[in-house]
Amino acid sequence: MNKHELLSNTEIVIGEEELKEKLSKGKKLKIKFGVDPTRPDLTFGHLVVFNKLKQFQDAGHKAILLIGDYTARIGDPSGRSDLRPELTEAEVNENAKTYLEQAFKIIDSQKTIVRRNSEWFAKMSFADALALSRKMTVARMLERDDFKNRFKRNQPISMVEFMYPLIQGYDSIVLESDVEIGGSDQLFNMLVGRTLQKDEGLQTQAVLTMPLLLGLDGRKKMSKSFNNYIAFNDSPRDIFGKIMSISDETMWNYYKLLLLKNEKTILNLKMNHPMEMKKNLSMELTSLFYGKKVGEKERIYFENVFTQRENPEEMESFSIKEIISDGESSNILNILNNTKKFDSKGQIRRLIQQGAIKLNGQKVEKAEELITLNQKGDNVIKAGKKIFFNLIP
RNA sequence: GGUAGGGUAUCCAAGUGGCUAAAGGAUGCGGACUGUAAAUCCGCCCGCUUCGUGCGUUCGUCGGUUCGAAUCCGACCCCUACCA
Repeated sequence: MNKHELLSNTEIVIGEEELKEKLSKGKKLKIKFGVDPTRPDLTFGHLVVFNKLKQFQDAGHKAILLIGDYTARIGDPSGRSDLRPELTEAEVNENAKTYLEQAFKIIDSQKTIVRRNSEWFAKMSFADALALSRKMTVARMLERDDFKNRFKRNQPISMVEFMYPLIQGYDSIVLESDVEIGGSDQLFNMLVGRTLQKDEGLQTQAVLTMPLLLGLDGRKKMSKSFNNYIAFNDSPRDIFGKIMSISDETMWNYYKLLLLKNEKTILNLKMNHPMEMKKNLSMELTSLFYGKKVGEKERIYFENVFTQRENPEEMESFSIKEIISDGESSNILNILNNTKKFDSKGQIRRLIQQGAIKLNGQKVEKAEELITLNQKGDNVIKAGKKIFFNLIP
Protein backbone atom coordinates (compact mmCIF):
# COMPACT_ATOMS: atom_id res chain seq x y z
CA MET A 1 0.00 0.00 0.00
CA ASN A 2 1.53 3.28 -0.96
CA LYS A 3 1.06 6.68 0.58
CA HIS A 4 -0.76 8.03 -2.41
CA GLU A 5 -3.53 5.57 -2.02
CA LEU A 6 -3.99 6.36 1.64
CA LEU A 7 -4.54 9.99 0.82
CA SER A 8 -6.70 9.45 -2.24
CA ASN A 9 -10.14 11.03 -2.31
CA THR A 10 -9.40 13.10 0.76
CA GLU A 11 -10.73 16.59 0.78
CA ILE A 12 -8.44 18.28 3.26
CA VAL A 13 -5.22 16.89 4.67
CA ILE A 14 -3.64 18.66 7.62
CA GLY A 15 -0.21 17.57 8.78
CA GLU A 16 0.62 15.82 5.56
CA GLU A 17 4.39 16.08 5.96
CA GLU A 18 4.52 14.43 9.38
CA LEU A 19 2.13 11.79 8.21
CA LYS A 20 4.23 10.93 5.21
CA GLU A 21 7.28 10.79 7.40
CA LYS A 22 5.63 8.39 9.82
CA LEU A 23 4.49 6.25 6.94
CA SER A 24 7.88 6.12 5.33
CA LYS A 25 9.35 4.94 8.61
CA GLY A 26 6.87 2.10 8.49
CA LYS A 27 5.15 3.12 11.69
CA LYS A 28 1.84 1.44 12.52
CA LEU A 29 -0.55 4.33 12.86
CA LYS A 30 -3.57 4.74 15.07
CA ILE A 31 -6.49 6.04 13.06
CA LYS A 32 -9.20 7.60 15.12
CA PHE A 33 -12.74 7.87 13.90
CA GLY A 34 -15.37 9.34 16.15
CA VAL A 35 -18.72 7.62 16.09
CA ASP A 36 -21.79 9.62 16.86
CA PRO A 37 -24.20 7.34 18.69
CA THR A 38 -27.08 9.74 18.24
CA ARG A 39 -27.65 8.72 14.64
CA PRO A 40 -27.37 4.97 14.32
CA ASP A 41 -28.40 4.56 10.70
CA LEU A 42 -25.44 4.55 8.36
CA THR A 43 -25.85 5.71 4.79
CA PHE A 44 -23.57 5.39 1.80
CA GLY A 45 -22.39 8.87 2.69
CA HIS A 46 -20.64 7.28 5.67
CA LEU A 47 -19.28 4.60 3.42
CA VAL A 48 -16.83 7.16 2.05
CA VAL A 49 -15.22 7.47 5.46
CA PHE A 50 -15.36 3.76 6.24
CA ASN A 51 -13.66 3.01 2.95
CA LYS A 52 -10.80 5.22 4.04
CA LEU A 53 -10.61 3.49 7.40
CA LYS A 54 -10.54 0.16 5.67
CA GLN A 55 -7.71 1.30 3.43
CA PHE A 56 -5.68 2.10 6.51
CA GLN A 57 -6.59 -1.23 8.06
CA ASP A 58 -5.57 -3.06 4.95
CA ALA A 59 -2.25 -1.26 5.08
CA GLY A 60 -1.71 -2.66 8.55
CA HIS A 61 -2.71 0.35 10.62
CA LYS A 62 -4.95 0.32 13.63
CA ALA A 63 -8.46 1.69 13.36
CA ILE A 64 -9.95 3.03 16.54
CA LEU A 65 -13.66 3.61 16.60
CA LEU A 66 -14.33 6.03 19.35
CA ILE A 67 -17.87 5.92 20.56
CA GLY A 68 -18.75 9.30 21.90
CA ASP A 69 -21.06 7.91 24.51
CA TYR A 70 -20.14 10.61 26.97
CA THR A 71 -20.28 13.39 24.39
CA ALA A 72 -23.54 12.12 22.98
CA ARG A 73 -25.09 13.27 26.18
CA ILE A 74 -24.08 16.78 25.20
CA GLY A 75 -24.71 16.92 21.49
CA ASP A 76 -22.22 17.92 18.84
CA PRO A 77 -22.98 21.43 17.63
CA SER A 78 -21.22 20.90 14.30
CA GLY A 79 -23.27 22.02 11.36
CA ARG A 80 -26.28 22.47 13.55
CA SER A 81 -28.26 25.60 13.78
CA ASP A 82 -29.89 24.71 17.03
CA LEU A 83 -29.36 22.90 20.30
CA ARG A 84 -29.45 19.18 20.27
CA PRO A 85 -31.46 17.12 22.68
CA GLU A 86 -29.64 15.00 25.19
CA LEU A 87 -29.91 11.23 25.06
CA THR A 88 -30.28 8.73 27.82
CA GLU A 89 -27.58 6.19 28.51
CA ALA A 90 -29.79 3.34 27.29
CA GLU A 91 -30.48 5.08 24.01
CA VAL A 92 -26.81 5.72 23.47
CA ASN A 93 -25.92 2.10 24.12
CA GLU A 94 -28.56 0.80 21.78
CA ASN A 95 -27.50 3.22 19.06
CA ALA A 96 -23.84 2.36 19.49
CA LYS A 97 -24.60 -1.32 19.10
CA THR A 98 -26.57 -0.81 15.91
CA TYR A 99 -23.89 1.47 14.61
CA LEU A 100 -21.11 -1.04 15.12
CA GLU A 101 -23.06 -3.86 13.52
CA GLN A 102 -23.36 -1.77 10.40
CA ALA A 103 -19.82 -0.44 10.46
CA PHE A 104 -18.39 -3.95 10.62
CA LYS A 105 -19.99 -4.72 7.30
CA ILE A 106 -17.16 -2.67 5.84
CA ILE A 107 -14.28 -2.57 8.25
CA ASP A 108 -12.70 -5.57 9.87
CA SER A 109 -14.07 -5.98 13.37
CA GLN A 110 -11.11 -8.11 14.39
CA LYS A 111 -8.69 -5.34 13.57
CA THR A 112 -10.76 -2.57 15.06
CA ILE A 113 -10.40 -1.18 18.53
CA VAL A 114 -13.60 0.16 20.01
CA ARG A 115 -13.31 2.68 22.82
CA ARG A 116 -15.84 4.79 24.65
CA ASN A 117 -15.00 8.21 25.91
CA SER A 118 -16.95 7.71 29.10
CA GLU A 119 -13.96 5.57 30.07
CA TRP A 120 -12.00 8.69 30.86
CA PHE A 121 -14.56 11.44 31.14
CA ALA A 122 -16.73 9.74 33.70
CA LYS A 123 -13.92 10.05 36.21
CA MET A 124 -12.68 13.45 35.26
CA SER A 125 -12.96 16.05 37.98
CA PHE A 126 -14.42 19.48 37.57
CA ALA A 127 -11.01 20.97 38.19
CA ASP A 128 -9.63 18.93 35.31
CA ALA A 129 -12.46 20.12 33.12
CA LEU A 130 -11.71 23.72 34.00
CA ALA A 131 -8.07 23.20 33.21
CA LEU A 132 -9.08 21.84 29.85
CA SER A 133 -11.37 24.75 29.12
CA ARG A 134 -8.44 27.12 29.70
CA LYS A 135 -6.98 25.86 26.42
CA MET A 136 -9.64 27.44 24.29
CA THR A 137 -10.71 31.01 23.77
CA VAL A 138 -14.13 32.35 22.95
CA ALA A 139 -12.73 34.19 19.94
CA ARG A 140 -11.34 30.98 18.56
CA MET A 141 -14.66 29.24 19.02
CA LEU A 142 -16.47 32.03 17.24
CA GLU A 143 -14.28 31.47 14.20
CA ARG A 144 -16.45 28.51 13.49
CA ASP A 145 -19.18 29.22 10.98
CA ASP A 146 -21.91 27.38 12.83
CA PHE A 147 -21.18 29.16 16.09
CA LYS A 148 -20.62 32.47 14.38
CA ASN A 149 -23.97 32.22 12.63
CA ARG A 150 -25.85 31.19 15.69
CA PHE A 151 -24.20 33.93 17.66
CA LYS A 152 -25.12 36.52 15.02
CA ARG A 153 -28.67 35.32 14.86
CA ASN A 154 -29.05 35.42 18.58
CA GLN A 155 -29.63 31.71 18.71
CA PRO A 156 -28.59 30.03 21.90
CA ILE A 157 -25.17 28.50 22.29
CA SER A 158 -24.74 26.74 25.57
CA MET A 159 -21.43 26.64 27.39
CA VAL A 160 -21.46 22.90 27.16
CA GLU A 161 -21.45 23.16 23.39
CA PHE A 162 -18.36 25.29 23.62
CA MET A 163 -16.80 22.42 25.51
CA TYR A 164 -17.57 19.91 22.82
CA PRO A 165 -14.51 20.42 20.59
CA LEU A 166 -12.28 20.31 23.64
CA ILE A 167 -13.80 17.08 24.76
CA GLN A 168 -13.37 15.58 21.36
CA GLY A 169 -9.83 16.90 21.24
CA TYR A 170 -9.08 15.38 24.61
CA ASP A 171 -10.06 12.00 23.20
CA SER A 172 -7.15 12.37 20.80
CA ILE A 173 -4.78 12.91 23.72
CA VAL A 174 -5.93 9.78 25.46
CA LEU A 175 -5.92 7.67 22.33
CA GLU A 176 -2.63 9.14 21.09
CA SER A 177 -4.05 9.07 17.60
CA ASP A 178 -1.78 9.60 14.63
CA VAL A 179 -4.60 10.36 12.26
CA GLU A 180 -8.14 11.49 12.81
CA ILE A 181 -10.60 11.08 10.01
CA GLY A 182 -14.05 12.54 9.57
CA GLY A 183 -16.46 14.49 7.43
CA SER A 184 -15.62 18.06 6.54
CA ASP A 185 -17.99 19.30 9.20
CA GLN A 186 -15.64 17.81 11.76
CA LEU A 187 -12.61 19.78 10.66
CA PHE A 188 -12.66 22.26 13.50
CA ASN A 189 -13.10 19.64 16.19
CA MET A 190 -10.32 17.54 14.77
CA LEU A 191 -7.98 20.50 14.60
CA VAL A 192 -8.56 21.14 18.27
CA GLY A 193 -7.30 17.61 18.85
CA ARG A 194 -4.05 18.63 17.19
CA THR A 195 -3.75 21.73 19.30
CA LEU A 196 -4.30 19.85 22.53
CA GLN A 197 -1.89 17.09 21.65
CA LYS A 198 0.78 19.64 20.87
CA ASP A 199 0.09 21.41 24.14
CA GLU A 200 0.59 18.13 25.99
CA GLY A 201 3.90 17.65 24.24
CA LEU A 202 2.57 14.72 22.23
CA GLN A 203 2.99 14.06 18.54
CA THR A 204 0.14 15.66 16.65
CA GLN A 205 -2.47 13.81 14.69
CA ALA A 206 -2.92 14.33 11.00
CA VAL A 207 -6.41 15.35 10.09
CA LEU A 208 -8.19 13.95 7.06
CA THR A 209 -11.58 15.05 5.90
CA MET A 210 -13.52 13.12 3.33
CA PRO A 211 -15.72 14.73 0.69
CA LEU A 212 -19.47 14.45 0.75
CA LEU A 213 -21.23 11.92 -1.41
CA LEU A 214 -24.04 13.14 -3.63
CA GLY A 215 -27.50 11.89 -2.82
CA LEU A 216 -29.76 9.92 -5.14
CA ASP A 217 -31.18 13.16 -6.51
CA GLY A 218 -27.71 14.15 -7.69
CA ARG A 219 -28.10 17.63 -6.27
CA LYS A 220 -27.77 17.63 -2.54
CA LYS A 221 -25.45 15.71 -0.27
CA MET A 222 -26.66 12.30 0.73
CA SER A 223 -28.54 12.60 3.95
CA LYS A 224 -31.38 10.99 5.77
CA SER A 225 -33.11 14.30 6.17
CA PHE A 226 -33.25 14.83 2.41
CA ASN A 227 -34.53 11.31 1.93
CA ASN A 228 -32.05 10.75 -0.87
CA TYR A 229 -29.98 8.03 0.70
CA ILE A 230 -29.03 4.40 0.54
CA ALA A 231 -28.67 2.80 3.94
CA PHE A 232 -26.23 0.08 4.98
CA ASN A 233 -29.28 -1.87 6.06
CA ASP A 234 -31.16 -1.60 2.78
CA SER A 235 -32.05 -4.87 1.08
CA PRO A 236 -29.89 -5.96 -1.86
CA ARG A 237 -32.79 -5.22 -4.18
CA ASP A 238 -33.10 -1.69 -2.87
CA ILE A 239 -29.39 -1.02 -3.07
CA PHE A 240 -29.26 -2.26 -6.62
CA GLY A 241 -32.43 -0.44 -7.63
CA LYS A 242 -31.59 2.84 -5.98
CA ILE A 243 -28.22 2.98 -7.68
CA MET A 244 -29.79 2.22 -11.04
CA SER A 245 -31.99 5.24 -10.58
CA ILE A 246 -29.21 7.78 -10.12
CA SER A 247 -28.24 10.00 -13.02
CA ASP A 248 -25.30 9.20 -15.27
CA GLU A 249 -23.37 12.13 -13.91
CA THR A 250 -23.85 11.14 -10.31
CA MET A 251 -22.68 7.65 -11.09
CA TRP A 252 -19.08 8.80 -11.50
CA ASN A 253 -19.11 10.44 -8.10
CA TYR A 254 -20.07 7.04 -6.72
CA TYR A 255 -17.40 5.24 -8.70
CA LYS A 256 -14.82 7.58 -7.28
CA LEU A 257 -15.90 7.74 -3.67
CA LEU A 258 -17.50 4.36 -3.12
CA LEU A 259 -15.49 2.08 -5.38
CA LEU A 260 -12.32 4.18 -5.08
CA LYS A 261 -11.63 4.32 -8.78
CA ASN A 262 -9.04 6.89 -9.82
CA GLU A 263 -9.46 9.54 -12.51
CA LYS A 264 -7.71 7.55 -15.16
CA THR A 265 -9.78 4.43 -14.60
CA ILE A 266 -12.94 6.46 -14.63
CA LEU A 267 -11.95 8.09 -17.89
CA ASN A 268 -11.62 4.63 -19.39
CA LEU A 269 -14.90 3.44 -17.93
CA LYS A 270 -16.66 6.39 -19.48
CA MET A 271 -15.93 4.89 -22.90
CA ASN A 272 -18.48 2.17 -22.15
CA HIS A 273 -22.25 2.36 -22.32
CA PRO A 274 -23.50 4.22 -19.24
CA MET A 275 -26.21 1.64 -18.66
CA GLU A 276 -23.63 -1.13 -18.45
CA MET A 277 -21.49 0.95 -16.16
CA LYS A 278 -24.40 1.64 -13.90
CA LYS A 279 -25.34 -2.00 -13.66
CA ASN A 280 -21.74 -2.74 -12.86
CA LEU A 281 -21.70 -0.11 -10.13
CA SER A 282 -24.92 -1.46 -8.65
CA MET A 283 -23.58 -4.96 -8.66
CA GLU A 284 -20.28 -4.05 -7.05
CA LEU A 285 -21.94 -2.15 -4.25
CA THR A 286 -24.59 -4.76 -3.65
CA SER A 287 -21.82 -7.34 -3.52
CA LEU A 288 -19.86 -5.27 -1.06
CA PHE A 289 -22.63 -5.72 1.47
CA TYR A 290 -24.15 -9.03 0.52
CA GLY A 291 -21.49 -10.92 -1.40
CA LYS A 292 -20.80 -11.46 -5.07
CA LYS A 293 -23.46 -14.11 -5.50
CA VAL A 294 -26.23 -11.83 -4.35
CA GLY A 295 -24.89 -8.98 -6.43
CA GLU A 296 -25.02 -11.10 -9.55
CA LYS A 297 -28.45 -12.36 -8.68
CA GLU A 298 -29.74 -8.83 -8.37
CA ARG A 299 -28.22 -7.93 -11.71
CA ILE A 300 -30.07 -10.79 -13.35
CA TYR A 301 -33.26 -9.86 -11.56
CA PHE A 302 -32.92 -6.29 -12.77
CA GLU A 303 -32.24 -7.29 -16.36
CA ASN A 304 -35.15 -9.68 -16.46
CA VAL A 305 -37.69 -7.58 -14.70
CA PHE A 306 -36.87 -4.08 -15.87
CA THR A 307 -35.01 -4.45 -19.13
CA GLN A 308 -36.80 -7.51 -20.51
CA ARG A 309 -39.98 -6.68 -18.62
CA GLU A 310 -40.40 -10.26 -17.61
CA ASN A 311 -41.87 -11.40 -14.38
CA PRO A 312 -39.41 -12.22 -11.64
CA GLU A 313 -38.68 -15.90 -11.14
CA GLU A 314 -39.56 -15.90 -7.51
CA MET A 315 -42.61 -14.14 -6.25
CA GLU A 316 -44.63 -14.06 -3.15
CA SER A 317 -47.99 -15.70 -3.68
CA PHE A 318 -51.37 -15.31 -2.08
CA SER A 319 -54.20 -17.78 -2.08
CA ILE A 320 -57.54 -16.11 -2.75
CA LYS A 321 -59.28 -18.67 -0.61
CA GLU A 322 -57.14 -17.76 2.34
CA ILE A 323 -57.21 -14.01 2.08
CA ILE A 324 -60.84 -13.47 1.14
CA SER A 325 -63.13 -14.15 4.05
CA ASP A 326 -66.70 -15.43 3.80
CA GLY A 327 -69.19 -12.94 2.52
CA GLU A 328 -66.50 -10.59 1.27
CA SER A 329 -66.55 -9.80 -2.42
CA SER A 330 -63.58 -11.23 -4.22
CA ASN A 331 -63.18 -8.22 -6.45
CA ILE A 332 -59.72 -7.03 -7.33
CA LEU A 333 -59.84 -4.22 -4.76
CA ASN A 334 -60.41 -6.56 -1.85
CA ILE A 335 -57.91 -9.07 -3.08
CA LEU A 336 -55.16 -6.50 -3.39
CA ASN A 337 -56.05 -4.89 -0.13
CA ASN A 338 -55.92 -8.17 1.73
CA THR A 339 -52.42 -8.90 0.53
CA LYS A 340 -51.36 -6.04 2.82
CA LYS A 341 -48.98 -4.89 0.12
CA PHE A 342 -50.62 -1.51 -0.14
CA ASP A 343 -51.21 1.32 2.28
CA SER A 344 -54.97 1.55 1.88
CA LYS A 345 -57.87 0.89 -0.42
CA GLY A 346 -57.66 4.49 -1.47
CA GLN A 347 -54.14 3.94 -2.68
CA ILE A 348 -55.20 0.86 -4.64
CA ARG A 349 -58.03 2.76 -6.31
CA ARG A 350 -55.64 5.49 -7.28
CA LEU A 351 -53.21 2.99 -8.77
CA ILE A 352 -56.00 1.31 -10.73
CA GLN A 353 -57.23 4.66 -12.01
CA GLN A 354 -53.75 5.45 -13.18
CA GLY A 355 -53.36 2.16 -14.97
CA ALA A 356 -50.64 0.89 -12.70
CA ILE A 357 -52.16 -2.49 -11.88
CA LYS A 358 -51.87 -5.36 -14.32
CA LEU A 359 -52.98 -8.97 -14.15
CA ASN A 360 -50.94 -11.19 -16.46
CA GLY A 361 -50.02 -8.13 -18.47
CA GLN A 362 -53.65 -7.03 -18.80
CA LYS A 363 -54.53 -3.67 -17.33
CA VAL A 364 -57.08 -3.80 -14.54
CA GLU A 365 -59.71 -1.18 -15.35
CA LYS A 366 -62.03 -1.08 -12.37
CA ALA A 367 -61.61 -1.56 -8.67
CA GLU A 368 -64.80 -3.61 -8.42
CA GLU A 369 -63.78 -5.88 -11.28
CA LEU A 370 -64.24 -9.58 -10.59
CA ILE A 371 -61.19 -11.10 -12.15
CA THR A 372 -61.00 -14.52 -13.71
CA LEU A 373 -57.95 -16.49 -12.76
CA ASN A 374 -56.15 -19.27 -14.54
CA GLN A 375 -56.83 -22.38 -12.54
CA LYS A 376 -53.49 -23.93 -13.38
CA GLY A 377 -50.98 -21.32 -14.51
CA ASP A 378 -49.72 -18.14 -12.96
CA ASN A 379 -51.82 -15.13 -12.16
CA VAL A 380 -49.25 -12.43 -11.86
CA ILE A 381 -50.20 -9.08 -10.44
CA LYS A 382 -47.87 -6.23 -11.28
CA ALA A 383 -48.38 -3.02 -9.38
CA GLY A 384 -46.33 -0.08 -10.48
CA LYS A 385 -42.79 -0.90 -11.43
CA LYS A 386 -41.62 -2.86 -8.47
CA ILE A 387 -44.38 -4.89 -6.88
CA PHE A 388 -45.04 -8.40 -8.16
CA PHE A 389 -46.94 -11.27 -6.70
CA ASN A 390 -48.84 -14.34 -7.76
CA LEU A 391 -52.47 -15.12 -7.02
CA ILE A 392 -53.57 -18.67 -6.44
CA PRO A 393 -57.28 -19.36 -7.03
C1' G B 1 -36.15 44.90 28.38
C1' G B 2 -38.00 48.00 23.74
C1' U B 3 -39.73 48.16 18.53
C1' A B 4 -41.15 45.66 14.07
C1' G B 5 -42.19 41.08 11.52
C1' G B 6 -43.18 35.82 11.74
C1' G B 7 -44.91 30.35 13.18
C1' U B 8 -49.59 27.00 7.21
C1' A B 9 -49.44 20.00 4.94
C1' U B 10 -42.77 15.94 3.88
C1' C B 11 -39.94 20.73 2.67
C1' C B 12 -40.32 25.88 0.60
C1' A B 13 -44.38 29.08 0.26
C1' A B 14 -49.54 31.75 -0.90
C1' G B 15 -53.91 32.56 1.62
C1' U B 16 -56.42 37.82 6.28
C1' G B 17 -64.43 35.48 8.02
C1' G B 18 -68.01 31.12 4.11
C1' C B 19 -66.96 29.07 -2.88
C1' U B 20 -60.46 26.32 1.69
C1' A B 21 -58.32 19.93 2.81
C1' A B 22 -56.25 25.05 1.89
C1' A B 23 -52.91 28.52 -4.54
C1' G B 24 -47.89 27.76 -6.47
C1' G B 25 -43.11 25.32 -6.29
C1' A B 26 -39.90 21.12 -4.74
C1' U B 27 -39.62 16.07 -3.28
C1' G B 28 -42.42 11.59 -3.85
C1' C B 29 -45.76 8.16 -6.48
C1' G B 30 -48.22 6.42 -11.10
C1' G B 31 -48.56 6.62 -16.64
C1' A B 32 -46.24 7.74 -21.82
C1' C B 33 -41.29 7.88 -23.98
C1' U B 34 -36.64 5.42 -22.44
C1' G B 35 -31.29 2.86 -20.56
C1' U B 36 -35.98 2.28 -13.60
C1' A B 37 -30.34 8.02 -16.73
C1' A B 38 -31.26 12.98 -18.46
C1' A B 39 -34.98 15.92 -20.97
C1' U B 40 -40.25 16.22 -22.05
C1' C B 41 -45.67 15.47 -21.52
C1' C B 42 -49.93 13.76 -18.47
C1' G B 43 -52.25 12.20 -13.71
C1' C B 44 -52.09 11.61 -8.20
C1' C B 45 -50.20 13.67 -3.75
C1' C B 46 -53.55 15.00 4.80
C1' G B 47 -55.73 10.05 6.47
C1' C B 48 -59.68 6.70 5.87
C1' U B 49 -63.63 5.39 2.53
C1' U B 50 -69.30 1.67 1.69
C1' C B 51 -66.23 6.04 -3.99
C1' G B 52 -71.19 9.28 -2.42
C1' U B 53 -72.27 17.02 -3.07
C1' G B 54 -69.09 10.34 2.37
C1' C B 55 -66.31 10.37 7.30
C1' G B 56 -62.15 12.03 10.30
C1' U B 57 -58.02 15.20 11.49
C1' U B 58 -55.06 19.84 10.07
C1' C B 59 -52.85 26.03 9.38
C1' G B 60 -47.56 27.23 16.95
C1' U B 61 -50.74 26.10 21.91
C1' C B 62 -55.08 26.95 24.84
C1' G B 63 -59.48 29.58 25.21
C1' G B 64 -63.19 33.22 23.15
C1' U B 65 -66.37 35.92 19.30
C1' U B 66 -69.49 34.01 15.21
C1' C B 67 -74.70 30.33 12.11
C1' G B 68 -69.52 29.74 10.20
C1' A B 69 -62.31 30.98 11.67
C1' A B 70 -55.93 29.29 8.98
C1' U B 71 -58.28 34.07 8.63
C1' C B 72 -61.21 38.34 14.14
C1' C B 73 -60.16 38.78 19.83
C1' G B 74 -57.28 37.24 24.45
C1' A B 75 -53.50 34.64 26.93
C1' C B 76 -49.31 31.73 26.39
C1' C B 77 -45.01 29.26 23.82
C1' C B 78 -41.31 29.68 20.02
C1' C B 79 -38.54 32.26 16.05
C1' U B 80 -36.36 36.56 13.11
C1' A B 81 -34.49 41.69 12.46
C1' C B 82 -33.02 46.18 14.61
C1' C B 83 -32.19 48.69 19.27
C1' A B 84 -30.65 48.24 24.58
